Amino acid sequence: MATKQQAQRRAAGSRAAVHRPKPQSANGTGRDHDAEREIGLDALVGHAGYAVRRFQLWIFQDFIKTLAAVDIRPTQYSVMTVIGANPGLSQMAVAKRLGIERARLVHLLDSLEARDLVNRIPSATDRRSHALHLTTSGKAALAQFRRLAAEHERHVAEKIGKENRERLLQILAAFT
Amino acid sequence: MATKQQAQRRAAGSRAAVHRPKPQSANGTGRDHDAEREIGLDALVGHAGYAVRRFQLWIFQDFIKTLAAVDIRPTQYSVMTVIGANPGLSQMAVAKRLGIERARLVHLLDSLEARDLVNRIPSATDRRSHALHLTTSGKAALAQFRRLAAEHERHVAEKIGKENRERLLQILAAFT
DNA sequence: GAAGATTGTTGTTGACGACAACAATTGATG
DNA sequence: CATCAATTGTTGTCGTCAACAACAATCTTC
Repeated sequence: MATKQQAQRRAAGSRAAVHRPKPQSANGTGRDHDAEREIGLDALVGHAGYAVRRFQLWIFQDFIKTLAAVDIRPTQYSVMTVIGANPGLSQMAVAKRLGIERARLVHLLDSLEARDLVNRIPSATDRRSHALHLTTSGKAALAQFRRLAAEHERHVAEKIGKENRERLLQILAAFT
Repeated sequence: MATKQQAQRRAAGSRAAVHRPKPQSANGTGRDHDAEREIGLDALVGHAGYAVRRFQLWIFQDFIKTLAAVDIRPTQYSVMTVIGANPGLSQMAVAKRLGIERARLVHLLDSLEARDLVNRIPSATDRRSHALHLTTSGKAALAQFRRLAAEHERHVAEKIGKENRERLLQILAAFT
């Protein structure tokens, strides 16, 4: 119900409303935007965080869409990749490596284990920890995931340009 | 309680455990990683989404930390920036411009309005929509936010390099 | 004036990050 | 060797966020 909205309208009556001070567009163009035309961002352009957020949103959506047939999300893919490349890792090691919390990894592994993609094998050397391995079907599945992920990566290259993608990876290499 | 873990241990006994197939490090180095040493990511390196996720996490944390004194999060800052640069916009227009859902914007504006930073003024031309404006204190506050955001942006430049930041913004300009 | 679209709102769902506890186990220190 | 601190996996809660789905009020279009 839009009661709040109504209440506000009743209270505000029909005052101010068209009170629209000069758009003060600081970008120098000075164009107006009364309708839903171009909306200036001014200070927002030039903020790395904003651009990265938008890009991350786009890239994740494309990843999820491209891997929708196999129902694998980016985080799940990263977990399986690390385990596949380093069999026997503990949960702690995987979590630290991927920058996710061990509490969160528990649920991720629960779902992957329920789908018979990953195995938690009790470690012999440390009875607290689990040695993580891909199951046989997990290895086969990961191969397919990789192909789809490569397709997604091609989408990225199409979107921002092949050389720009390379440059991006190079710039952000310190975070991987 | 770690009952699940225990049950698994009891069931598994002391079998496999050290069963650690060759690390199959495909990156060509062939170094091992039995301890918590270097953990190969293999296929994960070269995935733009992973790098971007890590970077986005870092950049947001730094933004939140840098603007902690004024208690402003990245999304709140972007909303105020757009409204400040384009007074009188409707919620729909702001949401579309920033790529956030109008449902989400409702709560964002609720909090900003509760802090007397933003005003929802009923539009005279369309009684469904609200014309969004910064309050007087909102404008003053935004000026301070901008200074802190600039400081945050300097952190980014320090982290990845001044010219790399420029390049990054240029590459992702299509998403802003 | 009726039908359909739009706007703001509420609510739900699920992924996710951040914390805080906790039991079991290990490691270090006395 | 006994004890205490640290680690590991687990459970739980909290808050943020994206994605939907509904809904009332209102606008637009025919």
